[in-house]
Amino acid sequence: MQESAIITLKKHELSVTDTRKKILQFFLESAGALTHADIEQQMGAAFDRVTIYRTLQTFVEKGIIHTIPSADNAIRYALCKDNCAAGHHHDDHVHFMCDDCGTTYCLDHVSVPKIKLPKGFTANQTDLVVSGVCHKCEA
Amino acid sequence: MQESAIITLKKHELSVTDTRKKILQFFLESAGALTHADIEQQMGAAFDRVTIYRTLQTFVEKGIIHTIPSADNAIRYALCKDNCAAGHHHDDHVHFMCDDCGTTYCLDHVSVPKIKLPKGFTANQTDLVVSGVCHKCEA
DNA sequence: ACATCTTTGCAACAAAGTTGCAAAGTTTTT
DNA sequence: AAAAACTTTGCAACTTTGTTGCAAAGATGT
Ligand SMILES: [Mn+2]
Ligand SMILES: [Mn+2]
Ligand SMILES: [Zn+2]
Ligand SMILES: [Zn+2]
Repeated sequence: MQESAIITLKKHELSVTDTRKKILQFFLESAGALTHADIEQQMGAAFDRVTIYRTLQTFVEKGIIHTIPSADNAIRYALCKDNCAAGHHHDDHVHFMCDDCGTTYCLDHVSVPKIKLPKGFTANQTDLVVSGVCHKCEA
Repeated sequence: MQESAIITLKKHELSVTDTRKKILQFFLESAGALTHADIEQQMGAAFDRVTIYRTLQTFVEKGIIHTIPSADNAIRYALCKDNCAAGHHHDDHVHFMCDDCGTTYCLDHVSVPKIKLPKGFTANQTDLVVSGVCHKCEA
């Protein structure tokens, strides 16, 4: 069933193409966040690498997915659950990366605390990523 | 004066080479964090790209610098001010990236709050990066 | 000054990301 | 339902970023 993917695409004013349906579907079926490489592997040679780059970029712009920063040069992407729209994300939840299995979770119910910054600094966005061991990997 | 760089290298049990002195010196003179590219540009053709990769890696391992995650595929590195040692970093401060001038600051006096995770999740490390406008760029 | 151990630069590669453009596909209009 | 208008895709060519092995150069301790 890919109805849901089609509806999401239309809601965000995107034309419905095979690539977009399949990639969005893959996000819907995945537990955690995905890297570009994850998608490239999963899709095999079905789509060109360039198309995947462009699709992810479009999805981020339209507010369908959001990025999760990392220190390993592999940006992760995850579905926005809030009502994010083009140019206006508000995914202010904590992210968790498991050191064991590598899964990156959106902890939708754990919100990012307000940070008191030094004088002169104004916050615009806050990213909070915790790493450790996830519920599936605990001994 | 590069005394300070030499002392730091020795303290961390690294042999004192020209590359290491110059790169460490560059960190000491910089206000904010640096990317690999920043260093490569600054140093011109003085050092091989590979050497810079290896030097940064060594510095991280030895606890001289720490990484700052980002969602733009450009890891930033900054000096550890705490007494970090080989394999044991404890830089639990907030980082700030200015959307305007691009500078990344270590807010050494703003510490990362403890996050309450869902059952089964165990935290190991927490990265908190705020972006917005810095004190130098405010209107 | 010598022997030993470490670091560097080079070359050759692999992986990741970008851009322009024509062909194929989607949407809107007639 | 066809045609026109517009958008997306794949390809090719390229740039940038990151990795590895190895011999030459450099650092350290005696
Ligand atoms: Mn998320
Ligand atoms: Mn820092
Ligand atoms: Zn896990
Ligand atoms: Zn600034």
